[in-house]
Amino acid sequence: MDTTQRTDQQRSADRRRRELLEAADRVVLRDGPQASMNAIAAEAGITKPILYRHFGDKSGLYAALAKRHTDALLDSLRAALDAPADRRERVEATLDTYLAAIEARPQVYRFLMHPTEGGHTADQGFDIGKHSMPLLRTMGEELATVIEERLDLGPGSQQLARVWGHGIVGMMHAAGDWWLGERPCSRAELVRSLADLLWGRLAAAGDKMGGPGF
Amino acid sequence: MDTTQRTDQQRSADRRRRELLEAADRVVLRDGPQASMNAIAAEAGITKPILYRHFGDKSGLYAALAKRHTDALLDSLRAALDAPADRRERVEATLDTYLAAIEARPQVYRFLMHPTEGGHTADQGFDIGKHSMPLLRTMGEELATVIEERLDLGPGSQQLARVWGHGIVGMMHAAGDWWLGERPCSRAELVRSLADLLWGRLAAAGDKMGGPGF
DNA sequence: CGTGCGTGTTACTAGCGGTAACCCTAGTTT
DNA sequence: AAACTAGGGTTACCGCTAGTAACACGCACG
Repeated sequence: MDTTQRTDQQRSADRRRRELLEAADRVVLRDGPQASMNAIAAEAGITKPILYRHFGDKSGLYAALAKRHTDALLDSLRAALDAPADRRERVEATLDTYLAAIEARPQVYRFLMHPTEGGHTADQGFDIGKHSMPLLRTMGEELATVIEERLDLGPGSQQLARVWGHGIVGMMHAAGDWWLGERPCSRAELVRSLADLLWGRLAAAGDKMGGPGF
Repeated sequence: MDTTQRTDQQRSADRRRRELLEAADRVVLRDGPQASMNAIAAEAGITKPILYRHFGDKSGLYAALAKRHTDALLDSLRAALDAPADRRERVEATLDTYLAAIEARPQVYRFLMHPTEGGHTADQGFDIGKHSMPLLRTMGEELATVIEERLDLGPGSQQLARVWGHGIVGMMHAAGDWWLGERPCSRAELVRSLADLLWGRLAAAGDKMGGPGF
């Protein structure tokens, strides 16, 4: 009953698991988020049931697969957030890091953001948004803690930081999604525009006509 | 060839169509976005093929069904955006309108936002984000035009307005999604926090320790 | 020798979106 | 009146998906 000892079988299983994840990665990179379990199993050179033995469930595979990219992206974002520069530069670097990531691997990004929601089984939870888009949630919480740690927001700072964390991440996400589809401008311009928005240019802008404006 | 004349058959077909949409509405309200064509047909008291005769396709039904709620929501948002008040109040009213809508009918909201992406057919387009989340896109464009019409943003105002439109809508969406799942505060607090974010409180906040801060 | 145990397969279930083929009734034409 | 046509409707199917039960091989250990 020595739980700490790693047997050969365990190590072999871990290696197998990694191989399967890499195969899944390739398929997702090729087919996008609709990658089927059949296709992944075929790419790995095996059949479905062993996939299910390793990951239990499609969402299990999804979770394991997502964790890799999510962790990598979060590390990059943390690095950008911790760079030795003033706040504006940090915000711009963070935005640029995220946008560069989704630009480099749109299929993976799409897989992480729109995980097809399971669907047919009886798990139709009414708990809205519970297991959807874990990456967005994670990034939101992460950003919230950074904001709360670093900024002096007065009373209610914790609530405020969380709202802002999720709000900013959502802004980044939606703008990135739209930008990736239409490519209306360069990445740098997008970053500047979003930073300007966060810097209150919306409130500071003048009205165009006589009325009070938007 | 009098195209304007509505025959009895046409009117009957339109009525039928409306009945089907109402049935679909009920099912979506009950089952969320996983509502199957079978379930909708059963609710309407008929079978699948006639559903397909009317809407061609699941995404056709989705589009028709979404248009109703989307139009209704967009009307509310436009009204909030056009209210006779200063800019801050309008922004808060718009945020509150959206949040009240998703709070009132989370299932419908979920259906509009996460339309299950089709999936199995060979339309696996690499055009990322093309047919996903039409409501978010529409709201983004709508807000962009309002911003561009009303605000004086100097050179490049059109690009800036579009980026902001999509960014703000995404912020609203993500924050709303998170809030709906966790309910960490009242709607009014959420609205105030988001408006504060848009008003540049992020840039204006002081650092907590010696460093340059976030 | 046999007895597990891990690894793999085949073959299946249940349900999905979508469709082809038929059926039946009402109205029109000859 | 008899025949023919036009829609609305159904049954029965296809191909696909996620997920699983049951069976088959290989290899260590008593």
